Amino acid sequence: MRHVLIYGVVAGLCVAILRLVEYRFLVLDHSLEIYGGLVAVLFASVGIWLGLKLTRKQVEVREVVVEVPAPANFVRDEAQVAALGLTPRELEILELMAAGLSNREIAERAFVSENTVKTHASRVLDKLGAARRTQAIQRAKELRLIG
Amino acid sequence: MRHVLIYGVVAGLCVAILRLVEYRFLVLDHSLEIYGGLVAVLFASVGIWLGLKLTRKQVEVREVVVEVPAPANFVRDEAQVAALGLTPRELEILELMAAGLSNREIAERAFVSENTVKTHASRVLDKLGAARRTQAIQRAKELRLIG
DNA sequence: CAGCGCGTCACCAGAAAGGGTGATTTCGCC
DNA sequence: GGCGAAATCACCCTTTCTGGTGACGCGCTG
Repeated sequence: MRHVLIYGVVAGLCVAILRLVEYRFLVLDHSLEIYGGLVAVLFASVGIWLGLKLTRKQVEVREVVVEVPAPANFVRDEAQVAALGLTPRELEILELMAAGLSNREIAERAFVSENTVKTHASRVLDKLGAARRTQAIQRAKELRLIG
Repeated sequence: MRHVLIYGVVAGLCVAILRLVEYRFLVLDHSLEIYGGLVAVLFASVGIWLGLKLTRKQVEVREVVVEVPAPANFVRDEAQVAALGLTPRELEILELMAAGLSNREIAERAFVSENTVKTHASRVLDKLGAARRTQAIQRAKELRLIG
């Protein structure tokens, strides 16, 4: 997936560079085309900046949601986490499960497919020795995996 | 699925490049401008996509530790219970749900049929405005209905 | 007594969750 | 460069859960 990004950027840059270099040997009345290239680069920059700007807003939204009247000072028992072999992603899904979200809702928040959530959830249940998600939540709180 | 995306993007870039190269040998000022615009849009799109893609995983929940007084011993908020119109039996089933039991298991402990448990559970979900068991548990703890 | 709240139980359809398997990609490590 | 862990996604099948409807008995109360 990252290759696509690289290819896209490289291809775009090559085109821009080629155009700029080639047109330097041509007459100046092609300056319009150069402007086109410049515009392209400019828009690419604006696009990236825009993308960053937009996602930063999402982060801000997440901060607002932080209103958990949960236990005061919760500290995760990392030893337990390691002992159970829970991965960061699995812990993340576990927390969302405990928040009462459905697999579909978790999928939306975690930016993955519902099937992926099922897979993670399944592993969590397995590692916690639970048969249902309610049981997993109960055990997770007992073991201080979540707050 | 992913291949389609990759092919689509690559193909699009190729076409764009070919077109640009082709029209380089023509002297169509206006079309050059058009393609310049297209390139601009393309790059803007790629930029946005790139920005979103790269920063996507930064959308993490920032846990701002809120100072909350001691959790102390649990005392049921009877006012809430009354306000929600929860019956004693429903509270009982709610606690067993929170313990991670299935309807069948709850039925055994409460000495009633599974269908009865379903009915109680259904009313609990309704009164708590929850769509799922896990959500009901979450809300019940928030509202101090259960410990 | 009639009505009401509560608890009990049943049936059914659809949604959600869980179990199992296999596959791909990415990353770090040797 | 191969290898394993982690993450991703898909498909199929079973179990559990949820929603809606209906019904019955019991005890309390107007």
